[in-house]
Amino acid sequence: MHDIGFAKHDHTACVSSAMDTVESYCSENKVQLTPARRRVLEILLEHHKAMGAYDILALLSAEGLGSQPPVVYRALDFLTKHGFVHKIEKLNAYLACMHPGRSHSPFFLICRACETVAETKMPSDDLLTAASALGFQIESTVIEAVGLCPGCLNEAKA
Amino acid sequence: MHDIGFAKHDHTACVSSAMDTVESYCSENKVQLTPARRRVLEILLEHHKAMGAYDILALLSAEGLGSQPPVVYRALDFLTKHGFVHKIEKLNAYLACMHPGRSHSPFFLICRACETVAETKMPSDDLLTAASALGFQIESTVIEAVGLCPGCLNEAKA
DNA sequence: CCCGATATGTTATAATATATCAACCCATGA
DNA sequence: TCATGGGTTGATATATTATAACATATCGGG
Repeated sequence: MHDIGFAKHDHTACVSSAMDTVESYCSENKVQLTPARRRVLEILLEHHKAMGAYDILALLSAEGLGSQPPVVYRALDFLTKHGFVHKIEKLNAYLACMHPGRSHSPFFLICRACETVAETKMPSDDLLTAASALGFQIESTVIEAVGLCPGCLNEAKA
Repeated sequence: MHDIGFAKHDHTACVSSAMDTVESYCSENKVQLTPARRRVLEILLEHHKAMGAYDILALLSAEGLGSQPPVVYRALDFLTKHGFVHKIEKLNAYLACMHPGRSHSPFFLICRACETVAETKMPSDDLLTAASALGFQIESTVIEAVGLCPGCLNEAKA
């Protein structure tokens, strides 16, 4: 519901619904959502923005959940492997997925002014088609755009 | 001519033709292709693959063109700003552009087996359209795919 | 001649990420 | 029961990528 664009949404509901989805996935797939993993995901969902690994680590550390880089990188590895979190390559930052569970080719819109990152999806399979034409077999994609979000675009015009 | 895919090509000609294009661009636009900048571009063209900044720096350093990180990062900043070199975000590596001068939304195909990176172009303006629909104004894009190139795909099957 | 813009030299440090090895937990099955 | 093996954690160290900051140099135009 709230997966598209820069519109406001019910954030509390969005966090708990995402956590529910992830918990179901984990029990169904027999993988462990351990305290550190769970907390990293919660932090990303609550902040609802792209965060650096060390920003997350600082919060974990304040809560006594570990203070060394491997703690957060392991959690992020787990969460990205299962599609609960995406890495924004352009920012070296991490963002909770807005529709975990469903397989997708996410497309991220990164506002260079307010640093908001919106997740949407590739509107077509053009990349797959183009790659196939060259004999290349795609396993994963990184699709990101940098620019101005609607709000910052208005401010820029004003 | 040789800008698409994983096919072989006349590499000597490709290097000198790219250098010619870049030199013309620089004199026309009154920007300086200084020795370090020129050599970084040559290195990337000659190797014809994505290289880390510190790999390039090691070569520069061996040639007496500077041994500190800012040397190579400044050259790369210049070259990427003018579109002669692209950064491959997924690899934190740099690749000479195969058709400098023309504006384009490059699409990179990264083979996870042989590490070859091919540059092609976005087949459509779907991303622009999708972003516009959300009110987002794109200024630049990062479009990369990781997978298997035709050669490595054959080996994998065999 | 001096000024401002552009580029370089140099030192230091920031920011991001991984390797390695020991220890622990716990479900499974001999 | 208890050995075993997979998955996880703890902890130390280090690798990799990138930038800040400030001094110096070069060069064309006013």
